Amino acid sequence: MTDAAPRARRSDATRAAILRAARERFAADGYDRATIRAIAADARIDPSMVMRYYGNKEGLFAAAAEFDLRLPELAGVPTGQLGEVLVRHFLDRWEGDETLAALLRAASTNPGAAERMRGIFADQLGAAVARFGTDPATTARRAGLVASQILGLAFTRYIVGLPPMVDAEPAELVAWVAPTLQRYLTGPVPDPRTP
Amino acid sequence: MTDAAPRARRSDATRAAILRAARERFAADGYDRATIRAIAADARIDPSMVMRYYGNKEGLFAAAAEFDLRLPELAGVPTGQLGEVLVRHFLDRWEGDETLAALLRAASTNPGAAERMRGIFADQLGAAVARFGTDPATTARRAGLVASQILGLAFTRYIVGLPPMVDAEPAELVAWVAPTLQRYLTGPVPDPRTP
DNA sequence: TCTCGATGTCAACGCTTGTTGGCATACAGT
DNA sequence: ACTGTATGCCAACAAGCGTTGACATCGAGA
Repeated sequence: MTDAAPRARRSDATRAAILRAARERFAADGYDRATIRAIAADARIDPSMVMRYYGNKEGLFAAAAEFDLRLPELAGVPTGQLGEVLVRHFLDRWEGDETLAALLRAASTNPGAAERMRGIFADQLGAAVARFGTDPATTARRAGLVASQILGLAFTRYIVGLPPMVDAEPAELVAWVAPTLQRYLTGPVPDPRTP
Repeated sequence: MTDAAPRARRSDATRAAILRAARERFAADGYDRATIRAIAADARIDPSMVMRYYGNKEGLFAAAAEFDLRLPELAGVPTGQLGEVLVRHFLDRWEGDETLAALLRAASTNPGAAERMRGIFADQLGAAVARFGTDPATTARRAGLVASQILGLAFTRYIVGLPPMVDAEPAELVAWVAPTLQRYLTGPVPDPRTP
């Protein structure tokens, strides 16, 4: 099932340029507004090349939004620092790679992108949370809550650009948000009073 | 500067139908994918009517995304229950009115919508937080953090549809998230260690 | 050197979009 | 009853989109 031809192709540079431009455009404009023509112009090639190499716009997005959270091995982290390690990791990951911003923007309107986002945060984050060992019955919910705070942080800071969230130093955000994730991960399950 | 003609027009029903259809479409599809033609079809009128009454697509969105958070008066809430009251209020508000979903979807790709979202959460939420009385120097940041968790909750539950967040009962979410908002609002300012 | 596939360019297609102007009809004020 | 305005529909426009196919050019293997 793996690629049969790992041989280097002469067009690899072009493919990479397309992918880089695609990530930039998708991150800046979202799925619909990022046009193939604009991406091709950024990559200084003809729009038809995009079609040849990636089939269609969906295929291009799928290739551009391939993403690995690269979550650290949580099993090795002191239990009390889980929250801090996680926020810091996500902030770093987010600043350095616009793929996640592209995915986030696109997931709002494109069902396929939303599906992929669900996969990433359910599989990768869920697995990481499960591996460090909480009650299996609650891991999914705990991972979901962590995702909600992480994605909310990203959404307000990188997408909407809420001034107080944009201005904040990363260290400040870590200090504020780490205890939240810490409680979502290791805190006791609260009892939902239903008045 | 107010409307000079508060007299009821014969076309008010049409205007309302357009607005209702617009909110639905914008909420479901986002700004770009929600076409004027589709909105007009839902409202069972001609696309040109939309233009006549709202000028252009941006004007229509501006009218459809007019939104008041209707935040309760936080000054009257026991300090210890601020978080709980806020989460519950937002969940209610969100389920009952798709305007916020429309705004959230659109804010990801449309600069005008993002601007409006900034306004709503900076002005309305910021003012409410300020009015219940914390240190003025930190209110903006506290409001921003609250917005990050609230919007993250909405994004994962209503937009992306993360299974553990969609399945959760509202009471359960309140129980989990309330302490977070409580700390963002009334907790001490943490010191950002910068190693 | 010849050949053939890979790479790239060009022009065009069919379609959808927001937007516009003209024309019919219905209603309100006189 | 008449007139002017508000309301509504229809047809069309220009622009932009994703996508396609034909044609040039390059580069490696025989």
